[in-house]
Amino acid sequence: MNNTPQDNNKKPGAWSPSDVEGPLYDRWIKRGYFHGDVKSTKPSYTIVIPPPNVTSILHLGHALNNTIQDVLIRRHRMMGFEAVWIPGADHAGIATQVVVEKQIAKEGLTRREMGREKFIERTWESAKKNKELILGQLRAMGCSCDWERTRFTLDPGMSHAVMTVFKHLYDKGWIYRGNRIVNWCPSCQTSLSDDEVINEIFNGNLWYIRYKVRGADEYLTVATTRPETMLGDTAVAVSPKDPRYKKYVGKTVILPIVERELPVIADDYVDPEFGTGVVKMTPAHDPNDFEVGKRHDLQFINILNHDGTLNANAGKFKGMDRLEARKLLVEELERKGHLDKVEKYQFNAGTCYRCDTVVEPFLSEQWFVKMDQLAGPAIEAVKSGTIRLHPEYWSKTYLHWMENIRDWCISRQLWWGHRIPVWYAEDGTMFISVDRPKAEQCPGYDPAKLVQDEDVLDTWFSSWLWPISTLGWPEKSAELEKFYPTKVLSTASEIIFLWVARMVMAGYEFAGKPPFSDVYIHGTVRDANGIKMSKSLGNGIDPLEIIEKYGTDALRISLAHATPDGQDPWISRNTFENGRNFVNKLYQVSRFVMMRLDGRPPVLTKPSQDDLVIFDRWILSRLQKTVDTVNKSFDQYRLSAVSKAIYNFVWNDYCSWYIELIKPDQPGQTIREGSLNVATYVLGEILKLLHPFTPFVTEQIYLDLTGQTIDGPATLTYGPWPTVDVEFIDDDLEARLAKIQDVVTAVRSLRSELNVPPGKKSDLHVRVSDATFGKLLDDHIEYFRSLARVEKLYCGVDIRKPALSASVVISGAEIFLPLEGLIDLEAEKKRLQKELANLKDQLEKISKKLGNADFLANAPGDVVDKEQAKKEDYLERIEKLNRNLEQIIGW
RNA sequence: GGGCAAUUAGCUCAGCUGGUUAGAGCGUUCGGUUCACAUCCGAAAGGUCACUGGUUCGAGUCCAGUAUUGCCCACCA
Repeated sequence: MNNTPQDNNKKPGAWSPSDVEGPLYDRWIKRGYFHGDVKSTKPSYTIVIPPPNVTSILHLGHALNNTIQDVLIRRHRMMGFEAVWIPGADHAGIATQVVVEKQIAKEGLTRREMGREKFIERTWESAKKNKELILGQLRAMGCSCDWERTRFTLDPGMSHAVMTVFKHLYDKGWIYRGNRIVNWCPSCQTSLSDDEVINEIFNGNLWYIRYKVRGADEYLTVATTRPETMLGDTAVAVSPKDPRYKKYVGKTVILPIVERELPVIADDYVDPEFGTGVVKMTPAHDPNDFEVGKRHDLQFINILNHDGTLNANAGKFKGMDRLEARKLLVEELERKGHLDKVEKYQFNAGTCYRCDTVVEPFLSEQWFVKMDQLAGPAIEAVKSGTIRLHPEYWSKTYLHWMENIRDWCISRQLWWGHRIPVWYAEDGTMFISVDRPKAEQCPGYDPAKLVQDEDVLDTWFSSWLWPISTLGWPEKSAELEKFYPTKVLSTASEIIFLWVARMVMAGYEFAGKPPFSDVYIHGTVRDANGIKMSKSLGNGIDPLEIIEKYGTDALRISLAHATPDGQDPWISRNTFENGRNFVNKLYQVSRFVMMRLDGRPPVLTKPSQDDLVIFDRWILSRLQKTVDTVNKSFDQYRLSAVSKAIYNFVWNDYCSWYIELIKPDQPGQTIREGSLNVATYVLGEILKLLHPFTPFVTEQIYLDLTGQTIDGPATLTYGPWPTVDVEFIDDDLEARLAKIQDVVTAVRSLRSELNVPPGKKSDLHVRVSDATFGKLLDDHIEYFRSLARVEKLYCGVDIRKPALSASVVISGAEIFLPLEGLIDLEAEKKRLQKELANLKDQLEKISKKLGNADFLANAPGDVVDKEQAKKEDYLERIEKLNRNLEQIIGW
């Protein structure tokens, strides 16, 4: 397809994106438009992309997020900023490892059979492949990323930053190793941080088990949701305030089946009101019991293997899966009479955020980061407004988490990720070092014999450095100097804790500055039924499918349009029709303008105030207001308000009214030159306003309009971004034009209701209550003649109602259409009566209001005046309606 | 158990600091071969703004409570 202007005269047809997008994007890249110059004197505007996981390709949620970022970046590039959008991808530790393990499982392999080195090699292959696919998708979405700055979280530079941070925090005493209860995923076989565990509600049982008191014929009954953990019990606990059990404290009970003797202890942790008031203590498999265990110096018996099967401590249950063991254990308890009762019970349990397996509390040696001091500046930043979240209410969520922050378990028993930079000598001596320690760093030890920690770091331990590490930290790079802090971070709410909050802490701690000033939180994409789109449910939509079918611009503007600020958008395939239609509309109107220009060079500069008719002034005034709304909404990060303002301006004000008004009545007539210039100028401004949302179609139109080819220098990339010109704002004029619109609309409505054939023109009689209104109509009839299908216009204050005419009353005028033979009298009567009833309703309401002394006394004067004027208008219209109605009845 | 959000037309949503005859898009109905566009044009129908109180001259808009839905946080076995 060819979009040159010469072609537009003859060629019908819609906007066809697929032929144009690729070449345009290549051109942008070739010309280096998206590359940020570190030496630029322009102020910088930086966004770092939330690096997508290399587990799979991008979905609609990414498309939304990346559209938002690209819109912000492109707009600021147009505004004269050195705008840099840093792209990249995340190695996504667990997630990627899980995916690859599944892949090799299909080949009948496990990662352990494969070996660490081979497995990592395999994972790299997969990661690289997906990374390229992802970056390709970003290009297809038109993202104006600075590709020369593409980063991956496992790049050497990124890794160096991670190691540096580990050492920094260790030296500060904020990283420590501890033997604690952590969340263990038996499927991924690794520890998880608290934030990687999703709480879910389960329907299960509460088993009541009787523990015999030693040396007495009495039992203490405990309740548990996880009976198999009794194999690790080392005490039972009661409340010290509970009179029922006071006498047992200090005695022992016999653990059924295992026959272990357990002390009865008293601890405030126990709530006497709940269950039986007796709690079994499993210090190695429950965080609370762990604390109690430490207080009472209990034994810690670990009964689980890494894969969730029971270990030797479980005796005859050894080797069984925990759930299988549970079943057998309960059967045996019942058989032997230890089971008191079973109740249905709803309980919470944590599940792994990557594989959904129920996690087990598991006692193990892990690395932790102390968070409380890191949190300090991050709390202050949001409280003081240094960092602002949009919508603002997310601040509460952020602060609540931050103020109750817990230490962060950062070690993972995985292979895919940054290996922990700790080396051990044979005697257990530890060396923490960014790289493998050299001889001088481990005096007395042979560096070659040092063994590195087997574990890797939490994937978020590299992500939290993203805004600084992508810019070269820990080096004092020119990039860091120029582009840090970044401006805005755009993301969904799911990762406020996992990522956003931690980036803020890292920014302050390692770079001494907040990583960004604004956080834009958008909703989660849901399908037409409100179900979150996900790969596993198969209700996702592939952005590339939409791009192919509707075009990239349609994808982007539709997403922007459909996404309520802060709320979850519900999106289905036909959501995108809206955007496709709009893009086509823009394309069509530009074709019209170019056709009328007929090869003349377009005037894209601001029109002078001379030689403008009322409609020209009107569209210019409307443009200013649109620009104002757009800029203000952008400042408030209300992107859907932005897209709606532009959409309405383009479709309604510009296409439906302005272009139609200036269109000549007869074929072959030319458009008044002043108006054509205004139309062209406004089109140019529209292209700029839309360019961030729909970069392809706008750029193509701009090339066509300016008569340039794709090899030419013309581009919208650098704006300039439209600003408000108050000189053109004219409320009074807009009000006058609204009156013409009222007349046109009233006539159209009347004709439609009376089923007047659209082709049939009619005379128009307008009795105005004010001569200036009449003059306004008289002066501009040539502009709206075809819109209202007017043959001859008769208007004035003393116009008589033609016989056999239909009438409609609007503010300040009565409109008559002489339509002999076309009017159904009964229908017309009904119509007028309905309108009359409606007006009388309004009148009654407003009369009541104006009759209220309190209203008159308290309401501001202008409000009262306005209401008064309204009342008079109603009265006048009612009177006219009555007259017209009487006349009809008189027929 | 706490917190946050939402509740406006059949559907998805606007409605900012209280004063419009409560709006848009989609869908529906009616009518259109207007020389940019049927991916279009014109018109219409459709809402006791979840409920109950309160503040106010005036509430979709502010306050309190209730209900429903969704999300987040939390160690009750």
